[in-house]
This record gives sequence, structure tokens and C-alpha cells, in this order.
Amino acid sequence: MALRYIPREVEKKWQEKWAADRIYEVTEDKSRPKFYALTMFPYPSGALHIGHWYAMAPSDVHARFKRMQGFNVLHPMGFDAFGLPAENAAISRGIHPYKWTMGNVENMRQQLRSMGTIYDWSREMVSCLPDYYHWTEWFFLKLYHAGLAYRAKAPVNWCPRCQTVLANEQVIGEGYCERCGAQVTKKELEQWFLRITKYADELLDFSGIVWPERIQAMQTNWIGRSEGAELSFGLEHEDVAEKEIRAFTTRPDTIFGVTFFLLSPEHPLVSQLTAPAQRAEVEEYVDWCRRQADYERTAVGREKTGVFLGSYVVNRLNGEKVPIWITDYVLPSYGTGAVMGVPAHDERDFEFARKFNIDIRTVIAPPDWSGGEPTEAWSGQGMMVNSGEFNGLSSERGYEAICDLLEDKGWGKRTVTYRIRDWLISRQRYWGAPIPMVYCDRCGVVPVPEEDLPVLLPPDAEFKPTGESPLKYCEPFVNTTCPKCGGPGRRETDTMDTFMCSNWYFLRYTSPGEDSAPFDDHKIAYWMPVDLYTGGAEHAVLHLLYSRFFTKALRDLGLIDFGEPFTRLFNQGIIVYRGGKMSKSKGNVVAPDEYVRELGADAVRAYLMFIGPWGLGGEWSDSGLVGMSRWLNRIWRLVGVGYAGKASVPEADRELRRLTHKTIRKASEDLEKLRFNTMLACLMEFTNYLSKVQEARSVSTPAWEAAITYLLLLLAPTAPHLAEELWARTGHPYSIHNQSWPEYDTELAKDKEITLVVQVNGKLRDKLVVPASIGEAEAKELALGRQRVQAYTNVKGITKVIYVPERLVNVVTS
RNA sequence: GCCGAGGUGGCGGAAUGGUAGACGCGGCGGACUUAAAAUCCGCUUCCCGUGAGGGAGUGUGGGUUCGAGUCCCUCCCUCGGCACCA
Repeated sequence: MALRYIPREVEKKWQEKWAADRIYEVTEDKSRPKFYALTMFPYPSGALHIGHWYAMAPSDVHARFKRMQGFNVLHPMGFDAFGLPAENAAISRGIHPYKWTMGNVENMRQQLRSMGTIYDWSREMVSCLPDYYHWTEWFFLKLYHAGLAYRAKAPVNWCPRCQTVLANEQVIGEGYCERCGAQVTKKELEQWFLRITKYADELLDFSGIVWPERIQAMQTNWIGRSEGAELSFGLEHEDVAEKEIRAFTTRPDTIFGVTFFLLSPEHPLVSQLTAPAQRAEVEEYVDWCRRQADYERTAVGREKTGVFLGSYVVNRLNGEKVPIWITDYVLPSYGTGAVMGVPAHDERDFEFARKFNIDIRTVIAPPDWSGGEPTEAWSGQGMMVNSGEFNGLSSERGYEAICDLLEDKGWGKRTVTYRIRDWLISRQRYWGAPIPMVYCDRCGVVPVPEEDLPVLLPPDAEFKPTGESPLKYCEPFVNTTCPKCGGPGRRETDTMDTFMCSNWYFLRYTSPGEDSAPFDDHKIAYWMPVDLYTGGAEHAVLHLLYSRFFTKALRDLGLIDFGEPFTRLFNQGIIVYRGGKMSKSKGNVVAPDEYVRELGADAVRAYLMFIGPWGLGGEWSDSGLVGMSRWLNRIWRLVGVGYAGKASVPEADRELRRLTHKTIRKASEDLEKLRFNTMLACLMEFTNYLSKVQEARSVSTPAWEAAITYLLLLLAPTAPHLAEELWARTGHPYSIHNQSWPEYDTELAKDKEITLVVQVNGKLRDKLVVPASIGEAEAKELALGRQRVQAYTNVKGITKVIYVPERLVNVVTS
């Protein structure tokens, strides 16, 4: 046997054999517990980089571990293949998006095969192929018929570089496009929306799923639930039909502190409520606001601006006339677009009142309040003052009392508002699933009948972005007949957001090739939900939120019977290289291919797992990878060199067996918790020990062989190729990957001798090796008898002695 | 400002309230070699000491405890998310 392991040949050999034998293909098997292990599918951007490996290799190791444990493991892979980069590549290189995408898919598929994963390729799905997007369209129709998809005109986010609208979730930071980073603007357009807001409350409920705190917080934050009251303020204007304006507040208990009333500049009543004398100023202000970008308008710490309209509302609780102002910090899209101004108890209102010299009236007494003019807003709780009949109540009780009164009198009601908006799914781009709708002059908006699906994306459209959908100019596509009346109709020319495709791909893996439905109910019942879903945290309020919503919607449509798609979620960290996240756009990607060729996929897999905790990510380093390759080589030699010991060496054999069981235990526990780095560290310790044993020939041959067998089994998920090769070379039957994960024996793993630590006043003073079975009295006596202990205890008296079994003795002196 | 994750050797990182620094990288010294590579062995938190040994030490300052990297409080810093959302 060669002294050096040549992964190139070995890995290729086994990959081919595994594929030929189809050992990783799975079918529903009711006799075994199922485990659905899913890794987020990649966008086929061209080539796999180390970042992809970091997402995929450790999850494959875990899936292999579950598989060896006897689970029927579904671990599929596919491609999120619709999207802008394909279209952009097509434009800049003159290749059709389909060709570009499928070329990348083919390339990445080959690269993926070199990783040595257990992906069941017979289940692969590619979202841009008609047999898949057929069902994306079909789901859209289901949502439409259920009233969950609707068309509306609204001011929407527009990315000038991508030349398309974006969902709110795709606008990040101070108004940047999540994809390309361009500054997003607003456009008034009629678009398709999905009613995710209907599920806002349910989406806040994470009970029953094991998701990272961080993602839960981000989604909760994004949904932005606020409890409060909507309350009516009276309008007494002869020439205004409305007799009230409603405002939302989370603090109805502060209503006696209202000294002004605010409308957003876009509020529909602004013009009617503007007094003639104020008109010029108001119009100028509204105009100025219109020119502000959203991100400017909502920036914190911005100086307050606003204009008095010259008219008033009436605070129904105390009958006071309150001046109406407009200001840009009141947003038209939140609540009712109107706010009651309570400067004493709201920081923003306080600033506003200061700037425009409006009264500030304290109605909730701050701590140590002396009755004077406040110097800052008090937004906490307290005793109600200046509030008529409510004086003396705590603000918490006042909240309820005032809500009761409002509801009694019909002046308002308790209500909840959300920050989340409905999901805008229209995109003015070519490379996406068509929205299966037809516009007919006679019948209006008509859905394409299910039996006419899929609406195919025409291959020959001119797809240069113009700000309008490219399909608009593809006449054979646009011109159709109305499904209802048979007259001339025009197809919807926008396509769907790609997140519509990734909303349900995990369902499709269960039913590959199903062509009469998106999935087979029995297969869904067997496999779903996903037991462990792993991927990047950047999808927190995009894919991960949308998928939860979609699953709940499908459940309500009666298509599935569960409401959460992913039982356990884990986010791996980010691989950085040369000071930044590895990404194609940054130009700091590390291609795995060369490393795989030189050192092997096993080494790359193991190194990525060893960098640190999977959730933290880490820095890619060549020397670290070399270290991992060294270790695999040591195992190669350890096994290859052979061993000739005596027939039986009871003491040493027992010690080796003890260590073996300890290692099995630690490796099993770590894999369960996805702690790959420490799992590998314990395997390394084990091999270090085996090296010493080999050198010293200290154990019997059978004991050695047993230890090696266990080592290979423990190594199999991490280094599937090396483990398989050595498994064969040590005379075991093919395949190691169909073996059971070793069980450990707690009794055998127990230490026989322990190091008893002796402390004096908590400081380490001595150590002694004693039998693990040592009793308390004996341990204390031994410890107190030590010279190095007595040196500290002779002078001072001993107050007490602490004994921790199998750990330490701590002597406390006065 | 709010929410979340962090802060431990030269570096990545280990440590059920009980020996801080496992494991690996790097470095230093040695073996093998004509030489190098590969491999193997030893050392490697800092300070004092030839040594035995002693002292300090997990962002800061307090607290709880026989004992704190770990639990509690204060503050500082880094990263991620949200933020004029009424």
C-alpha cells in the first residue's frame, strides 16, 4: 500500500460506484423513521465556490450520520434557476437565459458530484423548467381563487438598475436593492400582491418549531405587531363630507395630552382641510415631501418639518379643538395615516411641538414629577394627571378604561396594526414564471384555466430591460383568447418574483416526476415537514418568511395538513476570505476544484467543518486545509502500515476500548448538535492515541483491529471516500455507508482512573491520580495528607473541605 | 435607540459552576536525509526564577459562591438586523 494517500483516484472510483449502485436513492419506507435533511438550493450562478461547500458539506455529514443511525434520509438538491443574473448575463453576453442557466446547472451538478454527498439526484428539480413552474403558476391560481392573490395600484419600490419593482423585503438598509445595491425609488403601479398580512399573527407564533432566536426576532421585528386603539376625532367643516378622522395610537391613555393632530402629506383629506390662507404653503410642503425619497423621509434624527392646515379636529374626550398639521414623519402606509400629537409622551411629537411652539401637556406623571414643563418626552407608564375623570389611575388601567369608553361611545376601538405589507410579486422582467392571467376588454381579469397550464415562457422574447416587462413586446405571447368569452385577450406580461419558486421547492423533492399535481399527497405525508433545514441567515425575512406564509396558505387551501415547513432551522455562518464575505461580485471567491484535485474532497469537507462552530463561519485558509489533509494521511498510514501485536494484553486492550467508546459517545453527541469542529477534534485525539499504540505495539491485534473498524465508521460521514477505501482494504464488505453508526457502552466508556484536583481556597495546589471508585473520606484524607497542601494549611486552620466526586477536593482555610 | 450574536494564547478555536487554553494552524528545537520535501519526536498564555517553584491571566468594574470564561448587575467594544411604524 502506498504510503501516501492519492485522493484523486480513490474519490473518483467510489463516486462512480456509488452512482452506478444508486446507493443514495431513497424511497418511502414506512418501516423506518424518516429524516428530511434539506440544504437551501443554490442559484446556478456559474460555478460552486467554497461558500457553497460550507453550506453543503457539513449538512451532508449530518445527513449521513442520520442515515447510518437507521433513518430513511431524504437529502435532495436542486437549482433556484429563475432570476435576474441569468437575464443580465444574457444581455451582456448575448446568450439566452435558458442556455446560460442550464449550462451553469450542468457545470455545478458536476462540481456537486465531486463533493461526495448523498444527494439523491433522481429527485433533482430545476425551477426554471416548465415541469416545475407549471405548478408555481398553479399555486398562484389557487391563491387567486382563495382571494389571497390580488391586483392593486400602489406606490411600490422600484429598482432603477434592475428595472423592476421589488417587495418591501427586498429593500434593505437605507433604501437599497437587496440584489444590486442601487438606491430604490417609488413608482405608482398596478401590481399583483399576495395577502401575507392575513397571516401576520400566525407568523408570529414559533411554537412547535426550533428556529434560532435571531431569525425569530428578525421575523417578529419585520411583522411589527402593535396593539393599540383606533380612535375618532371630530371634523366640523361645512364643505367636508367626512365628520371624523381616525388615528391609530398605542397609547390611548395619553389622549388628554393631545395638543395637535397630524396627517401624512398624502392623506386624502389634506386638500379639503386646507384653509385658503394656508393653501400656498401647504401645497409647497406637499410638493417638497413628494420629492423626498422614502429612506430620507424615515431617517432618524431628522429635523421635524410640517405645516398647519388652518383647520381643526375635536378631541371627543374633552371637547377641545386641536389644530391639524401635516408632517412627513407620519407615513401614509401605516395605521390610518393620521396621528394624534401628544408631545409630552412621544419623543417625535415632543420635538415637533418644540419646533412649532405648540403646548406640551403632561398627562402621565413621570417619576419625581413636580408639575412643571417637561424637558423631554416621558414615554413610560405612570399616574394619570390632567385627564379629567381618569386622574389618579395608573396609565395601564387608564388604557383599558379609555378603550372601554371609546368602545361604549362608538368613538373608537381596540385594534392591532402591523408593519408588514402584502407581498408584491410582480416583476417587470423576462426570466421568471409567467403570471397566468388574461385581460379581456369584456370580462376583465380572467385566470387561465388550470388545464391550460403551464403558460410557457416564450423562448424568443426580446428581453432587454426597458422598465416594462419584456413579454409585453412579444406579440405571440401577449395576444391570446379570453378563457371566459373566447374573445381577444392579452396575457399578463409581468413574471413572478423568484421567491415564489423557492416557496415550495421542498415539497417537490418528495414527488419527482409527478406530472398531474405539484406533489403526491402520500409522499408529502411521509416526508414532510423538513426535519432540519440549513442555509444562510440572509433569507430571514425573505425566503424563510415567505415559505412559512405559503405553507400556511396551502394548508388553508386543504392541499397539505401542516402549517410549518421546517421543523428545525440552522444557519451556518459566513466564510470570509481576504477581509470579506466570499462572493462572486467581490471577486474573492475561492474555487474548490483545485483543492479537491490536489488534496481531495474529504479534506475540504473536513477542513470546513473544523474551522470553528458551523454557525459562526470563519476565514478560509490554505494552511488549515493542509493540516486537515495531513490528518487524513495519518489515518491512511495508520491503517495501511498494518499491526502485529500479541494475542491479548488485557490492561492496554481495556484502555483502548474505553477510549474507543468515549470517542463514539463524544462524536455522536457532537454530530447531533451540529458541532462538527469538536467532533473532529475528538477523532483527532483518538488517532493521536492510536499512533502511540501503534508505535509501542501495546495492544493485542484484535483490539487494534476493532479500534480501527470503529474509527472508520466514525470517519465515514466526514470523509466518505477515504473511509470507504480503507473499509475495503481492511477486508470489510461494501459499503461502509450502509453500516450502522456504532453504539457506545456507557459502562465501557467510564474512566478507571481519574485525576483528582486538589485546591486550597479554590487555587490549584496539587493533582493526584486515583482510582475512579475512590470514596469521599479517602479522597479527602489523601488530599489533606499531601505536603503541598499542608504547606498552605499548617499556618491557618481548616474551615471545611469540599469534595466533588471524580473531580476535586477544595480545602478552605480561615 | 431597540433586538440578536460575540469579546479567551501569535492565529482559528476548546472548556455539564470544578485542572483555562482540548484539537488544529503557525513558530522554535531535534530525529531521519548528501540535501530538500514528506514524516516522526519535544516545546510553545504572559511575567519572575538556572531550578524546584511562584505570581498574573478569559473586554471593564462590581456581586453571588468553598470555587466564575461559565451565573447576576454596570459599563466598553465588534458584528448582524430593525428603526420618525404613532
